[in-house]
Amino acid sequence: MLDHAVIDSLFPADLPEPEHWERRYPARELPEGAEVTRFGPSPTGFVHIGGVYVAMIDKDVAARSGGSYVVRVEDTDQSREVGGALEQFARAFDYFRIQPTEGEGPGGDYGPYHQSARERIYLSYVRDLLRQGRAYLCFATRDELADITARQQASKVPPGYYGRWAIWRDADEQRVRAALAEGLPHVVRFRAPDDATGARVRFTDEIRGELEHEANRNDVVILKSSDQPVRLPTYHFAHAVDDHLMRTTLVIRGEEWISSVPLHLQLFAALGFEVPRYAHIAPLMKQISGGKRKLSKRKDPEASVDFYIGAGYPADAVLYYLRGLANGRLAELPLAQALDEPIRLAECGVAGPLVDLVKLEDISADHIATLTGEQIVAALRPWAAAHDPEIVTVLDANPDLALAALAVERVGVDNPRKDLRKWSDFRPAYGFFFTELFEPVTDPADERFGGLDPQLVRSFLTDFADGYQPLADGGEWFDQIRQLATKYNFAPSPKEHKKNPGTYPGSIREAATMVRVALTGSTRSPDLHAVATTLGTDEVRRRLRAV
RNA sequence: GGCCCCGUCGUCUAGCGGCCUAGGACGCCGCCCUCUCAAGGCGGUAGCGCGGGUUCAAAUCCCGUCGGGGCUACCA
Repeated sequence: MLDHAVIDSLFPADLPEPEHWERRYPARELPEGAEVTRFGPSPTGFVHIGGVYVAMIDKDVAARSGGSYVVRVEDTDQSREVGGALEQFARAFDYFRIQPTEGEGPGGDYGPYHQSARERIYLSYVRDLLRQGRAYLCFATRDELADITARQQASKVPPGYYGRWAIWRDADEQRVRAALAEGLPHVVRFRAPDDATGARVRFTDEIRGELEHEANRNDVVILKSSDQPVRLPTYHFAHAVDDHLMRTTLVIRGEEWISSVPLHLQLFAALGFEVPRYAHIAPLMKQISGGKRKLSKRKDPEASVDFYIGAGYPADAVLYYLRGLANGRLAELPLAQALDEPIRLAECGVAGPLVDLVKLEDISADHIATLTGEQIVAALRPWAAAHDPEIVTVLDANPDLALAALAVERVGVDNPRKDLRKWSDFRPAYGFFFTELFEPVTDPADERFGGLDPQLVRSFLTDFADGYQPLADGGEWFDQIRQLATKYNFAPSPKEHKKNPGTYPGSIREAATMVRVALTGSTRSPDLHAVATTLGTDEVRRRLRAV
């Protein structure tokens, strides 16, 4: 074992002992059953919807138990860091209401809350492990490591740094001193317990119950290379130290970490820490031809929270969908109630669910249908400010029109229209109500008129404009179209038209479509009478005559 | 390759040995309503991955197998 003096010379002289940190971060005084959870985003790219998924569960569990939801930025991989990631986190946290109750922003007694600022803490514990001989210096180069892996593969032996492959595990002191004297870069490796080989470990997962796994026998790296300006730990070591010192009670994280639990258990034991409870969440998946796979940051746009924010899915709808995916019981409940009910880990699914955008849109449409016009505008406006500024201008210039447009077939009816699934649907669905957004149809030969004779189209619409009366009764209003349709020899019903196809230019349906296209620019729209009433007589005539 | 997790309609799921001829929701299809599109109403389509056990009885328990996912980094 390396001499303590040599070990100590590797660390700052004023580096505190672990006891210092133990006193600095004392056990929390929390009510019985309170959970301290934590979410550890790493600023290596955009926020993954899976991150929001886990964070939402973290926050829910902590909040309901009267505990704390900590956000700790896991920035131990400086090389992969991406600029602006933290800002994007903040945006995503705000949008989905998963702001930390403890962390960089709100503060807390267990900070700093980003790992790159915790170097001295990690170092204290690494030195301690080194002194105890539970960790050691490793000078193996990348090439040597690659060579070891290659030989292991060739001889079909499990890959890893262990046993006789662990070339620095039992290196004698002279060799280590010499390497140090030479200034060779090194890492610190954890010395896996000798009795680990062949052993099995059992542990309890809050979601899956009893799990059993092969014990870890690899001497994993816990402190990264000495040639880096800041000596940072690997995820595993940071997890042990941070979750202990932050007094985390429940580690909720993705399923991909299950395989690492045996290692983590060894680390906690070596450091003399009490282990937290674990809950491993099944990953969000994506349907692909022939199966499914984990949602990929690189390949799937819907993996990024910006996809949902950009399209303008209401946060409540997304949250409701996500909660239902995590805990099926909540999917059966009405939205407001589901958002209010606790997520129960024991009820969480163990198989990774597929993210189904169609289902999300259905939920979202149902949700928006329950909103009042004022609520819609209030949510639409901030979305538009960031993603479609022209909408804001239009909304502000025509506040009453906006409300009137949104009231069409939504207010005073049994079943409101569900044509808004996300805020970006507003422009295509309601844009025509506003002259600023409406592009008048001027060509009577426009294909939207369904191939009717252009002469007839123009004449019909002009006639209609001339005699147009803004009648209040829907039936009487529509009779205007009916009468004109009769005059132009349109069949009184689609059925009749079908019976004698050659004798009519079309049926009442085609006649109405002309008016619809002229007024809305589309062959599909809300109730024509309501649209016309909202638009006002002058505007109706103007649009009819534009053709 | 090794180890681990998982496997009920297309999707999310209910189901914890007999209440299952497998229930619900979304989707899809059809019909109704109808001036379009929605919405709504009604009806329909579709599933226990496979093979062995155990048992009077299995979607449910056991074994195997296949399939999907993950880990096996100085990424998290």
